[in-house]
Amino acid sequence: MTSTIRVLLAEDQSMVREALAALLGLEDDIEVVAQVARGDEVLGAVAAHDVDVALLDIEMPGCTGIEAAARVHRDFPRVKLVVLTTFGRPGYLRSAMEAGADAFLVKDAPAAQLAAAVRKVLAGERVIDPTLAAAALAEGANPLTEREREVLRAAADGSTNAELAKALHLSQGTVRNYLSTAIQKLAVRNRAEAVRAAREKGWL
Amino acid sequence: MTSTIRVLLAEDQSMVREALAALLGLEDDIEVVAQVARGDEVLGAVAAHDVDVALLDIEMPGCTGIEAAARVHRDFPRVKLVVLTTFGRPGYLRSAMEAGADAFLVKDAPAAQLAAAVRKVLAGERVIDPTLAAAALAEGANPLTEREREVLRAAADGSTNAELAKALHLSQGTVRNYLSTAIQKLAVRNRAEAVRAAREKGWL
DNA sequence: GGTGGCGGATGACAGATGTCATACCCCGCA
DNA sequence: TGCGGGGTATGACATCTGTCATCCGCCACC
Repeated sequence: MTSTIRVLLAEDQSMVREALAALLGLEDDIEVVAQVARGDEVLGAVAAHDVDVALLDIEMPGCTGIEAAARVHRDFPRVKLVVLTTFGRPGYLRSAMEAGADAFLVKDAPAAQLAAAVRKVLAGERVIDPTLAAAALAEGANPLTEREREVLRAAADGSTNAELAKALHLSQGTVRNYLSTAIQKLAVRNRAEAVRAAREKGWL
Repeated sequence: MTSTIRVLLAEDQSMVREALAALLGLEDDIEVVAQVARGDEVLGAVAAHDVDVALLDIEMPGCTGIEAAARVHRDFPRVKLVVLTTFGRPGYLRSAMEAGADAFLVKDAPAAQLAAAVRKVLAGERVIDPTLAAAALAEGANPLTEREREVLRAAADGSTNAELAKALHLSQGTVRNYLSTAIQKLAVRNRAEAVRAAREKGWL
């Protein structure tokens, strides 16, 4: 290699972020040149630090790592994108790929895969857990419409129909209709199970 | 110091666990002598490795870090216990302290606090985030009875009253009574909010 | 120019959920 | 000995939820 790989690390939990930085710091050919704790700080940091690879956690304040990936992909198409997540949800994998990610890693994979993935994406390879890829393909696309997702998201904290109607500027009946169709599409029996099911698939 | 501090690391996500190990490995006076990924492997590892400090994540398969802490405290009272968690829930802090923990850290604290906490507990100090401690004291004790908690836990996935009754060997009416009292104690308006509220406080 | 999907709405109905009063048993504590 | 709290149960009642049929407007696609 001619020079070190310049990595940006985006992860909201400082302890985990700095620990990952320590881990990557052990590699001779990798240098963590920037760290951010929020999704909406990713683009600026990429612009400021001549980054080769951006390592993005999905669950972050500001915006998700997937949204951040999409923005980086749009503005800096040469930057390679590694998406890292706690939850191996097939829907996440799908959205990450659509956002232009080059690698998708779950945090309970062995640590060695992290540096390996960084090197592979830089070499033009894609890195995806085959099991997860199979699951993402098997499960098919998200059947929920945008409105159904909105209502489900809003219902996730236990709000009543009246509150949902007010918050979303809909009639109570319409709220119930959306929830009802979502419940049917997800093949569950009530809104709580629907929220759970949609979350698990990464469809929320 | 006469010798290095021998640390056990318990955390289920390999990547995070090994990253934390790398982080601690940078300290001259600290040595990670064992790593486990499950709560129920903690006690055995402590027995096998002459551990000075056990660093325990709360959310783990097998058993929680808090339960593991209680067991270690019972069988190896000289081992210092640092509880590490993603969620700064006051109820968690309370239970961790009751289980005999010497330190309570949240993962979004700066990484430097980790090694610092390890050294402090070994020196006999206790390490607790003052904000969290205040919150834990302000909130008071868990008002839910054991049965109410059981029912709430079981209701968390969206099960219906009939299913809860069957699963817990109760009548449907009793299930509804427990949920009703829980809802009142938590000052919320339905089971979903009750689950959410109890979770947030660390009471579930 | 018709068809179908999505967003939005209404009304009716059945079933689930939340509340309340009441009752019984058991246990610990005064 | 009595009282209170927890665990369990029942029945009645009001409200909330989920389903279904039906309707309207808009837009895309054949």
